[in-house]
Amino acid sequence: MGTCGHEELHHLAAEAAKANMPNEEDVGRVAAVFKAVSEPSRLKILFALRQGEMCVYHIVEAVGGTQSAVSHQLRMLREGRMIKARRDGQNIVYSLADEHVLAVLELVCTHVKCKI
Amino acid sequence: MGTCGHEELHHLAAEAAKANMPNEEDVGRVAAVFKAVSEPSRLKILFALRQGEMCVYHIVEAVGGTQSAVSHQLRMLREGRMIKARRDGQNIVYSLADEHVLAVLELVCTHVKCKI
DNA sequence: GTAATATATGAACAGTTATTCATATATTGA
DNA sequence: TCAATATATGAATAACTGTTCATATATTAC
Repeated sequence: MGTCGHEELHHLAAEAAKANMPNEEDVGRVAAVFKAVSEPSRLKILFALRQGEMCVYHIVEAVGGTQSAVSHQLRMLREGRMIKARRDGQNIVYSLADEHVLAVLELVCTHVKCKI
Repeated sequence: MGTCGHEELHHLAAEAAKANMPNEEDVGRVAAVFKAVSEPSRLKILFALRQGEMCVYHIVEAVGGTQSAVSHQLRMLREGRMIKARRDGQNIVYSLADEHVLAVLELVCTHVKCKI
């Protein structure tokens, strides 16, 4: 390593990048959101909840897997604020947290040319 | 588990979810994109490249870490089509792949209230 | 209060992944 | 051709993560 042919240009970009880099905590929070949806099992839950709110039993029906695994996954999605929960009697009813979630899903699906 | 108080409604949603669930391959591809940006080290590279294209040396300068680690990370981002590379003499110059990447970053930053 | 149902959670194990180290490849200049 | 520079990559290891199993909590009906 050393210097490249675009020394001035790239060095300026690198300096600007350092100056504008979000702090470690913010980078970590953004990364956590992406991590929450980076596993197929959790991604399927989000795809499923596009159809409307559901209790855990029906989420399991929609995406497969065991109740325990789905429950763990729901917790991660909830901690990343991708979904929200409300209790309704014996059930906990889950739904997408806000419009950002759908927007991001749609953007990325467009990116990989996946029709949803 | 069994039935919940919203049996009809949730069951319909679950059935629709199964019917509209992308196939395993597409879910995997979307998940792979998210996984690529779910690690702080890789996320920082994307934040850095917002300032313009850079060669590896300057990316290392901007985000820290070793040349080898950054090179491995660049490969993952490239495979996920988040960044693109072109050779320029001895250097490989990297840049964000397309407008989707920035758009997704901005959406998620808004979501977690991180100013970028 | 007790039984039944729905959901959550802690611990452990298996599988995955990020980094490091050493080395390989590719380009340039002499 | 040889040396120097820039970047990439394979293997190994340490850290992390998803799932399973067993169990806990919360709500409802009796």
